[in-house]
Amino acid sequence: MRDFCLPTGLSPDDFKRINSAISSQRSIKRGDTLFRTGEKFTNIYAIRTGFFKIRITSEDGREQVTGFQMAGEMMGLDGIVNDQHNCDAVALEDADVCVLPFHLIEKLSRDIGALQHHVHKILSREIVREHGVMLLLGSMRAEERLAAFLLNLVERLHDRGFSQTEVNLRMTREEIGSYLGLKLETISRTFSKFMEDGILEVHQRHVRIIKPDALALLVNHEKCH
Amino acid sequence: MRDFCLPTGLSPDDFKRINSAISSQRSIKRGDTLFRTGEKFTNIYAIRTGFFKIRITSEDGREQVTGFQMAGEMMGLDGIVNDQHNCDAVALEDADVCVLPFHLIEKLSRDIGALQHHVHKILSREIVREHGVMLLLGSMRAEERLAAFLLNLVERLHDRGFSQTEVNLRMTREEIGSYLGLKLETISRTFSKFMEDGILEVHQRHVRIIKPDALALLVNHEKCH
DNA sequence: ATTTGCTTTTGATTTGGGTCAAATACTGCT
DNA sequence: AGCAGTATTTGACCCAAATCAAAAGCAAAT
Repeated sequence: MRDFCLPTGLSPDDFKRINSAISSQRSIKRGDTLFRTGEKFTNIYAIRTGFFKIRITSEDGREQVTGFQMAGEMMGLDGIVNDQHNCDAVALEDADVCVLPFHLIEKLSRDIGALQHHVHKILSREIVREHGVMLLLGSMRAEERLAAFLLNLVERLHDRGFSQTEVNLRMTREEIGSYLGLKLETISRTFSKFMEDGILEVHQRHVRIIKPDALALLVNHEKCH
Repeated sequence: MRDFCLPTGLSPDDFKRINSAISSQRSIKRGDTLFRTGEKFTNIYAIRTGFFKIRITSEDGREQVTGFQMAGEMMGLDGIVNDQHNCDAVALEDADVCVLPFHLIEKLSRDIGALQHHVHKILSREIVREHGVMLLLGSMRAEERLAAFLLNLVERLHDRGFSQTEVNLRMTREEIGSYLGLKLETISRTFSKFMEDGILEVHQRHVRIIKPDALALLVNHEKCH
């Protein structure tokens, strides 16, 4: 966990100071929200365990899942600019998060250069991630989107020591669809298609990737018809 | 310009220090790139004058415009995380930018709390902006996308003292299409449709908004058929 | 164990936007 | 001014994904 949340090469003293700032914790039950659009922004959150979806809602009720976050990832950064949260963080399974008061992070950052740069990196990483999602939403077809989604998911899980070929999805077809700009029926059909092609084995929310290369090929090879 | 680039409430002394850090400038001709994917990241840039498109390209040559930036807006923040730029910034008209060495920004931020928070806000604002684009790409229809795009554009221009009802587009239909996840023909057709409906007057790249309310209605009222 | 309410799958049909193609209108250049 | 190259518009047609609909599978609750 520390590996994900803290910069490397800290002095023991700095490490202790940062640690004391992030001592506070919070547990969230499946289905509950950690924060909601419009709530005052005071903390950012690092996931210790569990799995979240991040969702924005427009005035007219349109809903868009903007990301799925897992252990070691940060949430709430979008709240900085307007001093209020701009999205909802909903736990898709029981979760524990570190609560990081942002004013404390800023204070410590002023003293500890490594922390300052770490915070900048985290913010920048989120921007880059979203660039990737925009590419996906703007230019990929349904199969490519789902392939990219699955590969990204297992890659992140693999970084955390889980299997590279098996996932237990924590989200519904509808949530995947929202994230990928597709309807739930399209997600279901595309899963079925991937099974027919022998690329995946899908039983409910359990997915086994049989041919990772085929998925990668789908993502990288712009339709060459 | 200062209003956009610098935080308010600085002491004269702090102001001077920051100003000296951003003294360096660069001019870019129309069609040239300010930075490219893969280039080493050292600076962020604040636009003084001119207009840019930000573009990412995937390995297989897919291209996606992720934003259009105008005077007072910041570019290059995506480079922080991997120490190299993650996108291309292409000038759509002759432009001048302030060159801000990022290590200097970090150094000054450690001393000047207001600057530190300002930087955080700028990064967070970009995340929020991209959330909005994801909502657009993930859940809106062609007409809604173009309407949202136009309203956002004139709003930002209006903040800078330009007309709320007239725009001279700096980008091609194809670039608008890339940004909105649509083909250039669709952009053209949708402009034509808006003219027929009396919502816009379009002559080439000059657009006059006749019925701003109709555009706003399109964006906010999820299709209610 | 049965009910209730999701979630998922699958089929039939429709449609919004993509694709292909051709004509027209600009813009910059010499 | 005339030419070349690029943008834009418009039409005809097509297709991927949405929509509508129904059945089946699961899970939580009583």
